[in-house]
Amino acid sequence: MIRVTSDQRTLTRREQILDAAAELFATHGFHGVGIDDIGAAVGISGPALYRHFRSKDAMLGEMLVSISEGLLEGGRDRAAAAADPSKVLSELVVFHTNFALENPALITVQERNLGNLRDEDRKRVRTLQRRYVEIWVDAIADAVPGLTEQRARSAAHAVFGLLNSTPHNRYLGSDELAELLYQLAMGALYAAREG
Amino acid sequence: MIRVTSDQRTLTRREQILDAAAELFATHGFHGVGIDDIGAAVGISGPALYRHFRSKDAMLGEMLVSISEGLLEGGRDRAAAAADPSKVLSELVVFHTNFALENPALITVQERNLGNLRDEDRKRVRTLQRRYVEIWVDAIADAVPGLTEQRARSAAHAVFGLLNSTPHNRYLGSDELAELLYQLAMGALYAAREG
DNA sequence: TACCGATGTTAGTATCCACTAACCGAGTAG
DNA sequence: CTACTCGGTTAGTGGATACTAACATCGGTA
Repeated sequence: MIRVTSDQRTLTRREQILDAAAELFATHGFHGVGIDDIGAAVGISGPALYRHFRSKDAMLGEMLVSISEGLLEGGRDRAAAAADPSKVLSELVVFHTNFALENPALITVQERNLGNLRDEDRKRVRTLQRRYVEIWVDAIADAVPGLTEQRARSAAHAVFGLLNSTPHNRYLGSDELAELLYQLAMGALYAAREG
Repeated sequence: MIRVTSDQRTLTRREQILDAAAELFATHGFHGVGIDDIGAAVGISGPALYRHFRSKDAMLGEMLVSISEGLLEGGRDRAAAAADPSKVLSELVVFHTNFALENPALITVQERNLGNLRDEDRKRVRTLQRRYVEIWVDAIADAVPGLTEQRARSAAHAVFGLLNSTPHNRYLGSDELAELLYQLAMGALYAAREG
């Protein structure tokens, strides 16, 4: 069968399922969600899901691979487009912040359920994540003088933790929160300077 | 109580079990770990665990309640002991950083497996967590001028995310990482000022 | 010595759950 | 009209797994 991108109906169904599954995985964990739960969330029976995915594992795999690809691609684009080092860094912060604000469930799933992936998928995701981190490490090292690579890497992970707090951060409006997170992240990163 | 600081005396069986379970829950998730796995990790059979805990749920419950109590108690002590507002905040950062560095598995379990608790335990943990957050919110509001309470609360959660990145942060030695996290956290918090 | 509580063991049970089997209706192409 | 595909259904199966039952060992104490 030929995959046509404009095959709206099929893609929509798959997306519905992945969205619902992401939401459920985020709140109950991978093993805490049954096939029937996911089906019910999109108005079909559990076994009907197997018309769209080979297995429950495959759903999680597709979900996490596509998040990781999205982050890597977005990060790459911003890093390439920005003019100077400090601009690169601030673009990355803005990009990641928006991603986390728009996809809190995906962020949660990626943080919690990496361990539930099949080996093959996990390897794939890890590779993508590593490359995304590298973009950040380079950006931080370029923008913040006097940091070893190790410190830059640790700082990157710490800032991910900061920005990925969005699922637990429901006290401000989206715009205000985005602004605040930007300030916090940039403040943190430039405070790493005098190491 | 779970081993929160390295502790010379031999652990009781209950403590051994909780430690092992925390480690396993952190890496595989609550539902991803079997009774037999936990038993094997301390050298006994699965069912033998029921001589020490009423259920698997009870293990998780005890684990999370005691973490939350430890954090609350520690936070309270530091806040009470410190002289001025900025000292309170920096003491809290140091305390939380050390806790996260010494108990990465517990941090992970608390972040990921709150949803697997029985209602009663979850309520308990949530209450304790809320009170801990309040200590931070007050400290931030006192130390950093010009922040609304909401912004202070969001900043607190963001800094928790930053400090709780320790499980994914294995690139520096403990002392260096503690130092870096301190800088990042304080840099972030004081950058929230000009909001 | 006799007992007993604490802490193990193995075997078994009941339940849950991912996945398969078998079937069905609707749309569509020839 | 036929035949085929697509996406759905319900019923069932096999394996995993939390927990229980029944029994064993052993150190301390009456």
